[in-house]
Amino acid sequence: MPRRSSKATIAEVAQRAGVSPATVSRVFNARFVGRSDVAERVRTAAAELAYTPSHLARSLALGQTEAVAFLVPDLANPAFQTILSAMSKTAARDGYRVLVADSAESPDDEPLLASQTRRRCDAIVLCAPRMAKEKLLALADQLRPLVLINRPDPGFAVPSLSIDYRSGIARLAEHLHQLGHRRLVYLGGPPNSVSDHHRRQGLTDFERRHGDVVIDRLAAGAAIEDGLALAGTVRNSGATAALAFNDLVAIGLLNGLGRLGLTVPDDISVAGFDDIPFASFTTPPLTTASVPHAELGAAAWRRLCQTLRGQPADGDELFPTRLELRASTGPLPS
Amino acid sequence: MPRRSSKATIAEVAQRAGVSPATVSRVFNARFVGRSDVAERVRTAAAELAYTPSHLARSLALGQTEAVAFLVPDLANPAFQTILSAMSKTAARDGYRVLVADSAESPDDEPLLASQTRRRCDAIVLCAPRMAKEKLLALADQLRPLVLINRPDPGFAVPSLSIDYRSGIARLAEHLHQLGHRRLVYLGGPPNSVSDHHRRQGLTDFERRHGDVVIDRLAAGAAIEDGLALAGTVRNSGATAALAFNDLVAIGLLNGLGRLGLTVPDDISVAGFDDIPFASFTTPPLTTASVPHAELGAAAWRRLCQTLRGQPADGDELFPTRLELRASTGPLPS
DNA sequence: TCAATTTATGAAACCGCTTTCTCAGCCGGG
DNA sequence: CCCGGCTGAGAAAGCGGTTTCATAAATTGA
Repeated sequence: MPRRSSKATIAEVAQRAGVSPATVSRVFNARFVGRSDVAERVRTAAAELAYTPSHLARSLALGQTEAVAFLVPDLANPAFQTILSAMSKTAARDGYRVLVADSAESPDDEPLLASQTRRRCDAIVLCAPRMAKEKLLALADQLRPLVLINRPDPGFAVPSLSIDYRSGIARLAEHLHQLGHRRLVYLGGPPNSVSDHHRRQGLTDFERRHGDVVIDRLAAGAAIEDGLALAGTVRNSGATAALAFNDLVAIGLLNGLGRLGLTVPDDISVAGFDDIPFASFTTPPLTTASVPHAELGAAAWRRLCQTLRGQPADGDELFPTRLELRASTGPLPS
Repeated sequence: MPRRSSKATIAEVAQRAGVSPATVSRVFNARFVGRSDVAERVRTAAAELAYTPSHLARSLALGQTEAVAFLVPDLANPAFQTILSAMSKTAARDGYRVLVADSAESPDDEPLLASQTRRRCDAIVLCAPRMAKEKLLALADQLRPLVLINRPDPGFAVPSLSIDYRSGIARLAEHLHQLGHRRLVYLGGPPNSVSDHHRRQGLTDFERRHGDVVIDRLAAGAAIEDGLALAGTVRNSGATAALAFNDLVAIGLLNGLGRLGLTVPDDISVAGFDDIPFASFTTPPLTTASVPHAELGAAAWRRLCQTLRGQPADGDELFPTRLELRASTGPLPS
């Protein structure tokens, strides 16, 4: 009887079955072509020893771990959770697992965190909206295979998946404009956020089309508290409608305004961005630009998978958003 | 010039520095005690070759991967997200990464998914509220080191971390009782859920203390839709207050009741469970039992870490909940 | 000054699996 | 009947590190 405590190795199975380790390996990897009684003997021996191949050793020999990493700035954000969830499920179908890393919104730690995490797996999906471009460029090579989220930039020879924030927010603004709003306020995202920059570009596009509109830009952030904190400022801004960086900020704002005694949308309209699962359950339900996060997660895995298999990877992809008109936006207060 | 494409190995660094691989290994692991110029030569050579030790090879030699797994029934649930987030951050501080696996609420797939995932890392945290006890028992041994969440059961010689759902829901019921409610309805969780069972026990405890109370038990589920779907049933039940399996169900119910024209808490009180981040931002803000998910996540890592280091692991832990009284519960309608 | 230690470094085994290469043994054909 | 071509299975060389053990050099003490 072999030592009970430790796991059985391929050599032990081989010995017990009276064959070589090579044969055991072949049986377990469906590369075995010999007599079927030999295969049966191997399987029996393996079962008796409760043998499980060491994934680690296998990975080393094969040169691949069957795991990929996903680095996000904040795992607490439902948007990233949806991406993660979809990516994890899709990858699991191909036998891959995903390793998560949360940079806790601190761009300075991201390079180290990313490269450390990347070393343990075959590829990485990087969502680093605030990392400086030059740092990202320097990193890109050592991280490859790599897929970037929301960093559409021809400077990197890296497939990227991005949300069309620019036109999405412009369409939200158009919607407000049609409702009669002329004074808007934008609650911006975290400093240096690339995706915030895209939204601001969208707002500028919108302004160019409508000379009669004024948009106030505020610095908020990405969390509920950021929206909550700015409720007073928004009220005093004179704007009749607010566009938030994302749904979290919008939800915070919605609550803050409520606490100030304002009614949405009668006193002021509020729109978010992302369409997180809760957006339809706020009071009033939140008008927002719906982002296909699950599709994004699945697409991220597809890209990685192509690269890992040596297939030519699809190019950059820009995901459109869908306007989700709900009750938090309404006609201009009379 | 060595082949550019592939990564440098320890042997190449050794050759370039004119030392043996053993020395390079020692330098990189701070076990080096020799002349400092030798160490410097090694570091220079490594830098020139952009050498990064293969985590895989290191893991194989060391017998540990510095990764742990986390298996959840549904990654889309904010409660699990918070646990994951906390666990991931805590583990990262010790250089560990976490591997996620989502069983998509299908208990049948869990054993396979768990053991496959477990093989790739050093330990696993299992949250499988619906897996049959005998299956779990059979699994436990091959999964060890293992920490169970919400499966406090002396049958397993496995550390477990659990939420005190039983007394938590009883206290919520007490709260409603004090407000004058005598007819309650409970929107139960998924079938065979252990944590649902605990909640039901808590309700029974409560009933025993108060002969004047009637509690209707409904089968709901764990998601927003489940609460939403039952709004009509709840209204027709004649109950003046509803206790939901969790906040998601409560939020769904809140919305469903609103659509039916009922006002919470004037017409009916609603309480949730978990205190997910959104619970304080619903309308009205949700009364709930606050669960320390982040602490739970951190504690899970601590347990694993102790076991991995061979220290005696702390025993089972039962996390108390904190009553979070908000505006969704109010006095009995007059 | 020389033996006894201590110290810095390298050779080699090992972690557990995959895979190439090699070689018996068996087949049929001439 | 003998030989070349197949075939099934094993030996061994990796994968890229770590670590034990041995050894040559340096240090110490008498």
